[in-house]
Amino acid sequence: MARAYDVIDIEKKWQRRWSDEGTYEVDADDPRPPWYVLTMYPYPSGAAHMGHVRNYTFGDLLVRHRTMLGHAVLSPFGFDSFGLPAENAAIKTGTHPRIFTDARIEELKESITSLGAVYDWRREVRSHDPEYMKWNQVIFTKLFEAGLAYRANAPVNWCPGCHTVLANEQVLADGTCERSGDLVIKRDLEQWFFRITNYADELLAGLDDLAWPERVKIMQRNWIGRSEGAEMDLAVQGRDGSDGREPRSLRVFTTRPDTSFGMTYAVVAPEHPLVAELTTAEHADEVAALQARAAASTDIERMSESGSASLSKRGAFTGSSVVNPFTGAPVPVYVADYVLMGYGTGAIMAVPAEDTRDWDFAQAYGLPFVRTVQPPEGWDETGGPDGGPGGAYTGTGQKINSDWLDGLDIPTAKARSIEWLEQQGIGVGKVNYRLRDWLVSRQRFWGCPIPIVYCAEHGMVPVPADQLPVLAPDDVEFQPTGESPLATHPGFLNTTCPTCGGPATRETDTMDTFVDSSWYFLRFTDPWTPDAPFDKEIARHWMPVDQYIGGIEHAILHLLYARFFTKALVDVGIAPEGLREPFANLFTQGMIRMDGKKMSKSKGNLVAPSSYLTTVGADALRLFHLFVGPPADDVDWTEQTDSVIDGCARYLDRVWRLAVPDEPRAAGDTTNDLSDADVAIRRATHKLIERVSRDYERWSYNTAVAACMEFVNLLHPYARDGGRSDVVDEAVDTLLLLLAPMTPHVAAEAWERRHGDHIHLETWPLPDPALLVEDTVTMVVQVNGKVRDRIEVAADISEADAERLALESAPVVDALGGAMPKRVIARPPKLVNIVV
RNA sequence: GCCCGGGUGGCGGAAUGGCAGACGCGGUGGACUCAAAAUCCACUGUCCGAAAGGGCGUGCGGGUUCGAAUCCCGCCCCGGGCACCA
Repeated sequence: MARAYDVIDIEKKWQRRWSDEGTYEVDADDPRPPWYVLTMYPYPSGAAHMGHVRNYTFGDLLVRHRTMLGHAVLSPFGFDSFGLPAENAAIKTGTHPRIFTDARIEELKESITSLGAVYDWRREVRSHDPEYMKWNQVIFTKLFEAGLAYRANAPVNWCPGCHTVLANEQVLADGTCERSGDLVIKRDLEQWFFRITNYADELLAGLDDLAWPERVKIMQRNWIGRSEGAEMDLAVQGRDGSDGREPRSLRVFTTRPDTSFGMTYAVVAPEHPLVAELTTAEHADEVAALQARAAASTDIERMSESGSASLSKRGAFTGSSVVNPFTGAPVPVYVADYVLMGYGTGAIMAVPAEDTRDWDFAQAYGLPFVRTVQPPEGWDETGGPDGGPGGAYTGTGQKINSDWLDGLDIPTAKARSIEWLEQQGIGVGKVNYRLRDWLVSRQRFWGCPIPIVYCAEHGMVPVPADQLPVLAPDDVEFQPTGESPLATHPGFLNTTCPTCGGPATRETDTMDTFVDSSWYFLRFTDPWTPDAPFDKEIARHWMPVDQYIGGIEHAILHLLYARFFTKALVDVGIAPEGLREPFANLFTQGMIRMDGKKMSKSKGNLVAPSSYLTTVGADALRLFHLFVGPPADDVDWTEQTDSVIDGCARYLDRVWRLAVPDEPRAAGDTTNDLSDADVAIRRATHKLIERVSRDYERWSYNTAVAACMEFVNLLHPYARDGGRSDVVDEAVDTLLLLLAPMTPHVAAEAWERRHGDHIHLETWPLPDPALLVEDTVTMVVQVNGKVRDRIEVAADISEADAERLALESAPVVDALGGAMPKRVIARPPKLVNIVV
């Protein structure tokens, strides 16, 4: 498409200038108020894709807008450069991941720059930079010393495709790996964990005050999964110590201690340590079979067998009983795989009448139930298979069949039963979380080594700070074995103990790459301090991030870890006191979809931005992303998209021709008073400032663009047909200023041609309030809610005058047909509604 | 199953209690041109009508209101998240 100006040259020119002049470099001693905008740093996968374009367009717009509003805007960029793709490429091609990664970084940097996105590149961070790794390891050491990093043997998620363990957060709901899609299996392994559960309550409570999208907060709340209840001991019958054997009891967790009188059996998880002791000889085979099956099955298999149909295979009676402390009656103990060892105590009291899972199980095994909450009228006692209300009743109601709890409501009964348990010394009020500690070990090469040494004498010894970073050697065997590639390298593995100098071995696991991304935003504030990850006072100056931008896919993983890290780093003295949350505002933009699927390399449906950058240019592509719809919504890339992008380019051409006419506009007479037509343009100009400014604040860029288009539609005929040059100049200059954050190159070039200086150093325009006040308004006149007439009226028309004008209107008289108005609703000056 | 979003022309979308469809894409017609491109102008929800004009219309059904795309209740469909968490 032929263009009105030389798009490519102009874009290159300005990109060079912003970089050469350091236009967007700021320091902490800048007198302007600080504002920190950050777009999630990317994994360097090569040239930018459309998702990046969208992301960085929003971020860049904010940087430029806030700068024009008079802030010192911190806008850093970096690369999340550790990770599996580089290592997989190394396995395939033999190229070292560092070489592979550095090349991808250069490509991505180049394409981000050609978008016109501006950053303070002096602050660039790369996760695999030895300097960054050093501080990563220092942080690990501090967390270890504070007891927040620990090593434990635990059943963990193992991805056979990635040859490494995964955190719970990285396993999808269907039991597959979020990265490779392989079915994740359980393994018992010694692994490193971060004690994120210490912060469970704070992570939950802190959400309330964050200006984050509600659904992200809800996802985090669900993930943390707080539930309040009680733990209590159930004495095992026959094991009270009277026969000389040690007394035994089963500890259970429940959220409904108020239903204790309704416990008719108890269940332990197949992996529960007490199973062997509880199981009598005659039930041993059955229990063993169930345990074997549970151990062999994946979570998927367990779930696929859920439902009442397969319940009969899912449990086994142990032959033992425990005593319900509330009634004193013994109840049978079952082993069943619907109880999970990993949650609560791995054992439950079963109350079929008030829990649907217990109900289903009780039905399958012929176990009785006792209601302790009065169900509503019409509740089917047995809960037939034909549906309808019945079976377990989990709603509110009065306590029944519960002795001293009878007549109480559920919350009161809960509190009373917890009090009672505590008085009796057999239980305690307890809060449980779904959240587990963060498993950070990875058996991979391309990550930050965990800086720990194992000494026969001194155990786990952190590598001293002056010996950091621990770097992986380059000459390692990449082929995955299930062990870290570092473990097969004797030169790395064998070392000496920092404490005693004796022979020792190194930890060979590397850290989850989410560790790198959990504090990079802090590093950005001060990547230069030699003796700390960042200077506390400088971090205090910029933090928290005023606006964080990224994809919804990080709602749990990255955003939860980063919140945890921020709190933990404050607590170990690295981050400034008082900082509790890293990201004050979060915006999650929609993804780009094609043929109903997310546009991505792995789906093979990528549309390369480069083909647009070298044709219509960055400004047109940026304008498209801003215009196509609300930023939070997904974008569907269709056959029509190219036409829309062309439309955006066409619009920029129109702006260019208005701003930089081929032939200079006639000077025009600017001495007379302004005509109505002149004033109308001036009003529209100032109205535009107001609209665009408001739309920027509320992330409504699509309507901001629409307003600018509308304005050009209005201005164009005025300018062409001899409009006053002073009025046109004001209009055009204003338009360029408002476009400057969206389409920076064309705005900068046009401005320079008109004024000789730099538009992005100008201040954001303010509307003249006098011009925002309209003298006349179109008043709508309705009869019974139907529009019958539109009348131009004075903006300050009185209610009586509005009513009178409305009733005199010919179409209204027609519509009334002589009928007497029953009621007239006047909302001057906008509307009058006549009701008959 | 539970919890969030969402459903408006041929398409992307606008309007958050007061003119439904701004703006753009696509389409139709016209001007300019030898012609094309570019540019400019007009029209473009649907039905009835030659027109003027009028009826209908925001997933479906009810309700509140002078007035509902917008608020409330019930349902249908689409997308996302969670899912034996006791």
